[in-house]
Amino acid sequence: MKIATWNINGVKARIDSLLTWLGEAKPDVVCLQEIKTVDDGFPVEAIENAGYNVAVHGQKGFNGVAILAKTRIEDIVRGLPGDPADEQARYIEGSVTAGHRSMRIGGLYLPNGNPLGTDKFAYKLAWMARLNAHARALLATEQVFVLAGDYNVIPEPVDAKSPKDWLGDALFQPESRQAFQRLLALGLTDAIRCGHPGAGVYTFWDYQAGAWQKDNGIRIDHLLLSPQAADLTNASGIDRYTRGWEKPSDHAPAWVELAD
DNA sequence: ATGCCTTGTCGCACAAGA
Repeated sequence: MKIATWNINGVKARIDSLLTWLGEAKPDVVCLQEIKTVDDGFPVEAIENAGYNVAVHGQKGFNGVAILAKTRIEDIVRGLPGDPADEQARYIEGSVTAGHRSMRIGGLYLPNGNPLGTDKFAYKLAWMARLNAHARALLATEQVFVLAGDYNVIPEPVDAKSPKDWLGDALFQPESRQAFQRLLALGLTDAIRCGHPGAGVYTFWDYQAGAWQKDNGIRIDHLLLSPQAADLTNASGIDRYTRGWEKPSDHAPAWVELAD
C-alpha cells in the first residue's frame, strides 16, 4: 500500500496537476494539506472520477486538509484532539483497509510558527505538544498507523541546502526540532530519512529567488510510522519532478510503500 | 535589510505562507 502526502497549495488551483500525479504515481492513500477551501468547494467529483474516495476538513481561504483513498475511509476524525477551541483545519484522521490489513492514517498540516516571538510560534509548539500526546495514544493501540503531512520542521542541518538561512526561522528553531525529535523518541520512524540517509533530500523549494533552479530546498514534509508500520516498509521517496511542472505547488509529494 | 512568488479574498491591496 502506497501512502503519500502532498501540500498542494490550493486544491482548486492545482486540480489538473493533482489528477495527473494521481494517474502517474497511483498512490493508494493521499494526505493533502493547504487545500485552501471549505468542504463544499473541494473538487470531490473530479477526484472520485479518478477512483478515489474523499474525506475533507476544510477552511475558508487558508489551511485545510483532506484524505484521498482508493478504499473506503472509515471512522473519520476532523481536528487534532486536545484543544476544542482550536478552529484551524490542520488535522484529519481515518482508517483504510486493503486486503486483510487495516491501518490508521493521520494527515496533518503543522503550523508554520513564524515570526518568532509571537503567538504564532507559541501555537506551533502547543500544537506539537498535542500531536505528541495524540501519537502516544495511537501507539498505545499497537496498530499500523502513519502520521503524514507538512510538519513545517527541518529536523537536521542535512535537511536544508543552506541551513544558515533558516537559523532565525520557526522551521529550524531548537524548540521545533526538539519537539520533532520527541515524536521520534516515542518510537516513530521517519520513513523518508530511513530510506534516504544522505544530503539533498528535499520536499519544499520556495517560489522566490530561483530556489528550485538552485535546488535550494528543505525537507519539511514527513511520514512518521508506528513500529507496526515501519516493519512493513518496502520503499519511500519524493516525487520532486512535480516541482518542475507549470504552476507547481512549492512542495513535492512524499510517499512510503508498505507491504500488503 | 528587504523582496524575491503564489493563493485566496465580499480583489482593485493585503494576509499568509516558509
